[in-house]
Amino acid sequence: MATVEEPTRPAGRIRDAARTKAEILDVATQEFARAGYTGARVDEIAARTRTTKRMIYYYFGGKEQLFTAVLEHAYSAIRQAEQEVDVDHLDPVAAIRRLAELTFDHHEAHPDFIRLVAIENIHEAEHIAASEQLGALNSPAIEVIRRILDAGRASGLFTAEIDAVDLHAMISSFCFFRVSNRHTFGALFGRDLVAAEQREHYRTMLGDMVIAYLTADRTED
Amino acid sequence: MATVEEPTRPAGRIRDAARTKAEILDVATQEFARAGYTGARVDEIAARTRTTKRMIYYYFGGKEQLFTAVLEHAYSAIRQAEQEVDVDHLDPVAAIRRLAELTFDHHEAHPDFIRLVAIENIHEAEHIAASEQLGALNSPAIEVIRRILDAGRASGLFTAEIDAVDLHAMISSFCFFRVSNRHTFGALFGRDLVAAEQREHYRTMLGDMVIAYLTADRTED
DNA sequence: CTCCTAATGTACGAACTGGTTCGTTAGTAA
DNA sequence: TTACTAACGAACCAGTTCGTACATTAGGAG
Repeated sequence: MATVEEPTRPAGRIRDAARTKAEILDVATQEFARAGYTGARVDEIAARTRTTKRMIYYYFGGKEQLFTAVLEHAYSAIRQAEQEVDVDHLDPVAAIRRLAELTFDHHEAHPDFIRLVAIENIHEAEHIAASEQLGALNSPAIEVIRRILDAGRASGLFTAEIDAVDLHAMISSFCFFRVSNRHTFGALFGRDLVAAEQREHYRTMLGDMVIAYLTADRTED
Repeated sequence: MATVEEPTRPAGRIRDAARTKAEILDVATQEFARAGYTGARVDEIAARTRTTKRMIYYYFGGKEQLFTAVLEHAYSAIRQAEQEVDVDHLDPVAAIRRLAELTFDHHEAHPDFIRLVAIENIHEAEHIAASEQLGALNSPAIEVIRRILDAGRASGLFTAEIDAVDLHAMISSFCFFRVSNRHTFGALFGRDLVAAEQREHYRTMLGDMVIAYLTADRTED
């Protein structure tokens, strides 16, 4: 979602296939996130580009494939961020809290990505299903969680029997909801879940919640 | 979302204003949930109705107001369900768990409602803002949570300082995400969050999570 | 320098879409 | 019975939307 920067050669800016393609993808990301798949207009995307609608069809084939490319690009960005997560030097409790915070921060920093995912769910993930790229590779975050979970259970700190994918769902759901549903939640309950002054409050709350669940005293069960 | 049943007088089924209006609302709910606001077609709604497009404009004014009416109707249904919640006879821990389960069940039982809310968030809750009906009355669930929370803290069982609206957000986020993001989550992680055989697992997990958070040992802080 | 192709731009059209115009009829009050 | 209005339907319209046919040119290979 970062805006594509100026080409290296400012004068000879015609005939730069890579650049044209990247610019279309960038503008399309904004437009799809803004208006949804059906609401997005191919003409509008073209107009906000330095090139024409013809190029969208030349490079991507059509609206459908363009949206798939947008999703592939957006997901590859989050995967890259996840791969740079380094929590191996922390104890399990601190590591989980750190991971939850990173997830929290990433959702807050990329509302457009959240919107794209929400939109793709409205369309029942049909574009992800159509993408060869997205079906294959799964999230690095899962592997990280798995390692922390193993360490936490080995040391006896974690009592919960949750697996990595479910814990990821638990963490993501709160982070995702806070961003995706801020408008209806705000309108109905009068509370802005993404207000800057509430940020630390919710960030802490998420960590507390996850740690409480993982370390809860289960002797009484 | 329930399909409108046949009129009381099967023969004289012409000229029934209430029935026509209800049928439009019912079909519109399905169509908006299926395709999103922009994706929904007024012609399609009309075609699946026993009346014509003219009547949609006659009764509702336009596509925008029709969607607002759909939201009003959908929200009024969930409010009604919330009002029938009776947990006053339970101890705080059991009451919170029961409430979480009811929220869980309601989300699972009404995927169309979840989709409508997700769609309305894409449109930044502009239709809720435009509705006089929806802005005013707030959720009965909040009051119920507030009472349980007070009782739990009075008895010393609950140590968390969370308020009712935030606890509602915590519970809703998990329930909402599980339904709203099942498609992308399933496609990316190979796990169906709404699979029938996993239902009890997630229902229990939610309750455990909330109770663990509320009753966590905080002496070490 | 010439030629060839990837890259690009212009203009257009067929189908669709929200909304409206005009006219008709069922039911009811007097 | 009559007259009046709420309820209804068919056809239409103006603006839009995705996609394409056709024409053009930059820039590297030879």
